[in-house]
Amino acid sequence: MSCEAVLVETLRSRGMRVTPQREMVLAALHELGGHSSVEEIHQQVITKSDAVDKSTVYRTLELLKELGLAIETDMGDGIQRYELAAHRAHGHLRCVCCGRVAPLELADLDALKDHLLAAFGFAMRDHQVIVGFCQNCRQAQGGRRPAV
Amino acid sequence: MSCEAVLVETLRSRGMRVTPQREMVLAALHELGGHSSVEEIHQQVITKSDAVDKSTVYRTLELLKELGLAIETDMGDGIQRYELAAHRAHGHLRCVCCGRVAPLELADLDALKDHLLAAFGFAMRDHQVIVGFCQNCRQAQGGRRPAV
DNA sequence: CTTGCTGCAAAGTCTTTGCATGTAC
DNA sequence: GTACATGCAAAGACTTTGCAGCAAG
Repeated sequence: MSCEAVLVETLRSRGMRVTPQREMVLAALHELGGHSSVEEIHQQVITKSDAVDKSTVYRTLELLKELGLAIETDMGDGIQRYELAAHRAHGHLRCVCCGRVAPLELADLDALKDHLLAAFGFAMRDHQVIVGFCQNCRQAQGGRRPAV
Repeated sequence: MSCEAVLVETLRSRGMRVTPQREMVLAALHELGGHSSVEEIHQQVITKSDAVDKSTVYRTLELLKELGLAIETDMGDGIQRYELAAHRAHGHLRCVCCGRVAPLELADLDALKDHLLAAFGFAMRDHQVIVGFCQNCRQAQGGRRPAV
């Protein structure tokens, strides 16, 4: 079942309304691929219908989060980013130097996840963000490392 | 050498001034222990001198960060938190349910760190924040897991 | 005394909220 | 037709900036 169909069913089953704005926000998450900011999502939506307000995007993202269709992730730069729950099964590598975010296979996090659960009973989220310096930035700046 | 002495030397060597405000912000970081918000640091400072402005705290924290004396960490809740660089050698476990943050030994992160460096050339920060559900919240809410 | 730092106030950014209008059902 | 959702505008939270006076060196 497609995301759109899930959205329609979920909304209907709760007595909520299926509006073009809600469908467009969901579509924007699809088209943008992953971890998009509210600003980016809004820009994407208004390419289709320029009257959609940013507050509606905020409200819709909050709704999609509650319905379990979207996931909110803070990459550590203070900007909330959203992606489809269907994209959930991966982590992120964020470079504090260039800001780029690369996807990370869950398998790469499994050992840590198992360890934290066994040692502390702590259930790590799947879409964990790992922060550090990417290969490019490490090479470009040599020994210099900003204190972040 | 104490943190205060490092601050004084570092400032002097750069031709910057040693002011009571700067010393008080550093002292507040000491007293608060770890990962404190700007609000908490400001409150701590004004217990000693109530005329210190929050903008000065912001500017001073930015300065301490540049000097390498303090570390800024976003725990994923949108609020920047600061701690002394001397406290740096640990990670954090943050529970998205109750918001509590527990320290995490670096040893627990070593395997992942080595793996990311070997596999992707990615240098993970020492004070990585791991997000998930703590033992208490997992037990309290059973199977229910908010989509975060 | 000179220059950098501070307090104050104002502005900026991102997000949330109140309310009348519009629209899905 | 009846609620719920939207657009607009205003307010809120957090942070940054401009500037005149103050104070460290």
